[in-house]
Amino acid sequence: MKNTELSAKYNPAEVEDKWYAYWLKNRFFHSEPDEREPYSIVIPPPNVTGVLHMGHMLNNTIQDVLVRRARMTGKNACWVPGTDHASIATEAKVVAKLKAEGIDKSSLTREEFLKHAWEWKEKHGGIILEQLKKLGASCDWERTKFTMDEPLSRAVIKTFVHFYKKGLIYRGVRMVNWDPQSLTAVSDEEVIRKDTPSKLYYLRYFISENGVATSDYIVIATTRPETIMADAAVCINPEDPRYHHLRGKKILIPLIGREIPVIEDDYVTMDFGTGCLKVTPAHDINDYEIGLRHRLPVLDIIDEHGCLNEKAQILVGEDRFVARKKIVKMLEEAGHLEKEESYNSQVGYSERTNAVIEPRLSLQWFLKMDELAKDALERVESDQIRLIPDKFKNTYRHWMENVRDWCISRQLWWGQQIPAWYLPDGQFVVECDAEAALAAARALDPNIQLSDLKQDEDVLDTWFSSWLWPISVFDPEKAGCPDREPNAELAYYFPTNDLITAPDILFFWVARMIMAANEFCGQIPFRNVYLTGTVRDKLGRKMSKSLGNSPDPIELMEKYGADGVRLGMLLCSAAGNDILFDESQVEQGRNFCNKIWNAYRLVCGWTVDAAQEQTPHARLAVDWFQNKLYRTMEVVNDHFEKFRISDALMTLYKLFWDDFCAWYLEVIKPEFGKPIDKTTFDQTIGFFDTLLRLLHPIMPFITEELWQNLAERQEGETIMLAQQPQVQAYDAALIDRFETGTATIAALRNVRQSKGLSPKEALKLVIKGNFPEEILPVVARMANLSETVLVEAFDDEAAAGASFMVGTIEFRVPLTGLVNEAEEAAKITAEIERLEKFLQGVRAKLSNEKFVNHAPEQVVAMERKKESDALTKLTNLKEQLCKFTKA
RNA sequence: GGGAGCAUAGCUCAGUUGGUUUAGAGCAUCUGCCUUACAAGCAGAGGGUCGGGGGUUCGACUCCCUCUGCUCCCACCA
Repeated sequence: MKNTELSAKYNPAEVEDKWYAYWLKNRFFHSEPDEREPYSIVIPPPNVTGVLHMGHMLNNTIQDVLVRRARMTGKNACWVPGTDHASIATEAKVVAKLKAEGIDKSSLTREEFLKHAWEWKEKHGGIILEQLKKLGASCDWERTKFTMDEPLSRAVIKTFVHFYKKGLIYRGVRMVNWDPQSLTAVSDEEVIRKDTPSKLYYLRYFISENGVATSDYIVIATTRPETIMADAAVCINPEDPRYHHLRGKKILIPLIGREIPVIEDDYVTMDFGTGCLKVTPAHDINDYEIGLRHRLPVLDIIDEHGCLNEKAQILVGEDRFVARKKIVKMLEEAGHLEKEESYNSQVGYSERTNAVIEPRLSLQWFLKMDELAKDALERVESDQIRLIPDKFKNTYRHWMENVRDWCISRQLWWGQQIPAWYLPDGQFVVECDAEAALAAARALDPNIQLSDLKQDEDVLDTWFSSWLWPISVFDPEKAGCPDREPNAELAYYFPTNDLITAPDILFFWVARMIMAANEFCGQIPFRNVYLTGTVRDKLGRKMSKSLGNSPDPIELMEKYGADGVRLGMLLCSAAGNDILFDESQVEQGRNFCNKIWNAYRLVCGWTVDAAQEQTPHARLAVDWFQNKLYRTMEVVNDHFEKFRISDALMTLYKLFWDDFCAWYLEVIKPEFGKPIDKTTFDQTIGFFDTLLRLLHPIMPFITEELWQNLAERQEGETIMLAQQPQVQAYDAALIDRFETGTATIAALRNVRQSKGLSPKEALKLVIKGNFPEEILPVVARMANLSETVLVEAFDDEAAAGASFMVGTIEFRVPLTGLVNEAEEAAKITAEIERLEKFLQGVRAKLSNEKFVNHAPEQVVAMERKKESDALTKLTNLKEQLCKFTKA
C-alpha cells in the first residue's frame, strides 16, 4: 500500500479538481449511441446568466446520483447539459446593464441591442455550468446546448409555423397580463397572486338628468379609483330591488362628468360592496367580458408603462399608483368620496419583475390548448409518465382540465422572433423564413417585394422553446415536424428516462414538454418526473437573495468538500418534501467523508503475513459481513427503484459506519503493530472496493480517490465505470446469529459501564439458553472475556452476578461484591411487572374467540410465541428474584 | 371561494395493501472515554403513545367522520 503518511483528515481540495480533470480528459462523461441500453436525462436548463443556488445544488446532485448509478449498471448513460435564454430575465439584465452605461434601450435598433445581449451572454453565460463541475456533475459537456443555438431556434420557428398551419395558433386582441416594467405581456402562469392590503373606496356617482347631475347618487365600491375615467357603465344585478329605480338611467362619472348607462348583469354580487359595480372594460378582465356582452365601448386610459394617458383627461402622465392617491384626494374634495375601508385583495405580480400586473388589451399570439392538454393529461393519468411523488397527479389534472389558451408572444427582442410577415395592407403570412414568406405573400399580392414585408416585432415566450428541449437537444430537425423520421440520436436516447425538476414548473415546463413530445414524436418525453422540494432555511423560509439566508454553494463546497455538500443536500430530501437546509447537515456529510478516509487509513496501514492463519473471529466477521452486504444491497436497490434516494443514502451510511467500521473492522483489526493474515486482508480490500462502488454515485470524489489507491490501477481506469456490485443469495440466519453476538457484546459493555469496570479487566460470561456457540470467539474478543460457559442452570456464583437477556437467552456475569442486590432486585421487579402487563394483553387477545377465529394463522401463532416467550422470561426472572431476596 | 397535502422523539423524517414480543432512523441531548484509523471520534444511555375527539374492526400510527393547526396549488367578486 502507498499512502502510509495520510493526514488524519480528508482534504477534498486536494482531490476534487484532480479527478474531475481526469474524468474529463478521458471523456468518461461522453456518450454515443451503441448497442447498450440507454439511460438519458436532460438537465432543466438554468438561465444562461444565472448563478448556482441551493435549488440547483439539490436538483443536480440528484441527477448526478441517478446518472452515475445508471452508468455503473451497464447502461449507456447520457446527461445532456445546457442553458436557457430566459428572455425576460436576461433582457432585463441587459437593459439594466446598458442603463448603467448611460444607454437607453429605446435608442438602440433591434440589431444593436441583440449584439449587446449576445456579448453579455458570452461573458456571463455558462458560469453556472462551470459551477456545476465543482459539484462533480457528470454531464456530457460535449453535448452542451443553448436554447438559442441556431438549430434549436430554428426548431422553435418551425414549431410555430406547424401549429399556425394546423390552426392552433391565432392572433387576436385579448385582455392580457401586462408587465409594465419589462413592457411585455406574460402568460397566466407567470402571474403570481399575492394577498395585498389595499383600500376599498366608496364613491358617489350622481344620476344624470339630460346630462346634468341631480342630487341623487349611488355609491360604488372600487379598489381602483384611478380608472373611473375609463368607466363604460355602471352595472347592477337584475334581481336587486334596491336599484330597480335606476333602470334605464344615466350616471355621471365623477370629476370628468361623462355620462354612462346603467346596465344589468348577474355577474354582480348583491352582497359585496354596495351591489353596484363600475364597469371598466379596458382595465379589468371581468369588466372586459361584461363589456363584450353589453357592447360597451372600450376606453384605454393606461399606457404601456402603467401611466395615465391623455384619454384619461385628468392626471395625464401620472403613474397608476400616484394617480390613485391623487384622485382619491380630488374625489374627496369634490364630495364624491363617501368612505374608504381597508381591504385585502389578490393582486397579480409578475413572476420575473415583481411588478404589479396591469390587465391590458393588446394584440397577441395565442396557442389553443384544449386538445394538447387532453392528450398530455392522458399520458399521466394512464401512468405512462409517473410523477414522483404521485400526489402531484391531482395538481396536474386540475391544471390540465382548466387550461386556457397560452399567450406566446412577448414584446421583447431577446428570443426567437415570431415568423409572421405583414403585407402593407395588413394581411400577414406565417413561414419559416423571409424567402418562404415572400412566396406566400405573392400568392396574396403578386406585386409584393421582400422590402414590403415587415416581420412581427415580438419574440416567443421562453417556454415555447423550452418545451422542445428533450427533443431538440438530440434532433432539432424533428421538432416542428411530426412526420419526419427521428435521427439516430433521438431514436436511441428518446424518450429520456428521468426528469428531475421543481414542482413550480410542473405546468410551465413539464406539461408542455409532454404536449410537444406528443405532437412531434407521438411519444412521452420521459418516463419518470421526480419533483424535488423547495430548499428552505432552518426556519422554513424560502431561500432568497433579499433575505440573505441562502449560503453560497461554492463557498460551502470549498469549506466542506463537494461530497460533503452532496450528502448534506440528500440527507433530508424525500421527493416532493421541502428541504429545510442547515449547514449541520453538510457537516455531517463532511464527517462521513472523514470516516471513510480514516477507515482507509486503517486498512492501508496493515502489514500482511501470508503465513498467518485466519483467526476464527475474523472468519466469522467476513462471513457475516459478506451476507450483510448482499442483504443491504437488496434494500438499497429497492430504495433507488422507488426514488427514495435519502433512504438509500442512509442505508449505505449505516452500512459503512456501523456495520463495516464499528463491527467488521473492529473484529478483524489486528493488535497494534501486528500483521494481518492474507485471507482476511484480501477479503477486506474486496469489501472496501464494493463499498466504494456503492457509494460512488453519491460521493464521487472521495470514492475515486480511495479506489485508485486501493489497488494498482492503470491510467484510464476509473471507479465511474466500475460496475455496481450484484446482489447474491445470502444467509439471513447467519446474519441473525452474528447479530445475537453483537447484541450480547453491547449488553456486556453496558454492564461494564454501569458497574464501572474497565474494558481491560477480563470477565467471565455464563450463558443459559439457545446461544449460537459459533459466535463465541467474536463475543469473547470484543467484550474481553476470559471464559465463556454454557449451562443448563446457573450455579450460585453466577446467579448472584450481573444479569441481562438477549431475546430469551439469559446471561450472567459473576461479579462478587460488585452487584448491588437491592438495585438488582428492583430492576428485576420492574421488568417482571412490565412483562406481566404485556402477558395480560397477549392473553386477552388469545382468549378472545373472535381474534382466534378471524385473525390469520400466522398472527395467532405469533401471539402464542409472545405468550410462551414472556412466560419463559417471567419464570427466569422470578427465579432470579428469589435468589436475591433469599440472599 | 375551490382543491390537494401534511400533523409520529428536542429537530428532520421513515413506518410499503390494519397484525413481527417495549412504534424506528439520523441529528441533537446526557454519561464515561484523547483506547496509536478517526474527538469531524469511541462506548453506553435516556427520550414519543403517533395533533384533539368520535367511529369501523378480534385488532388502528395505518381505514372512515369531525375539530384544530400548518403548507401548497388553483380562482375574474369590484
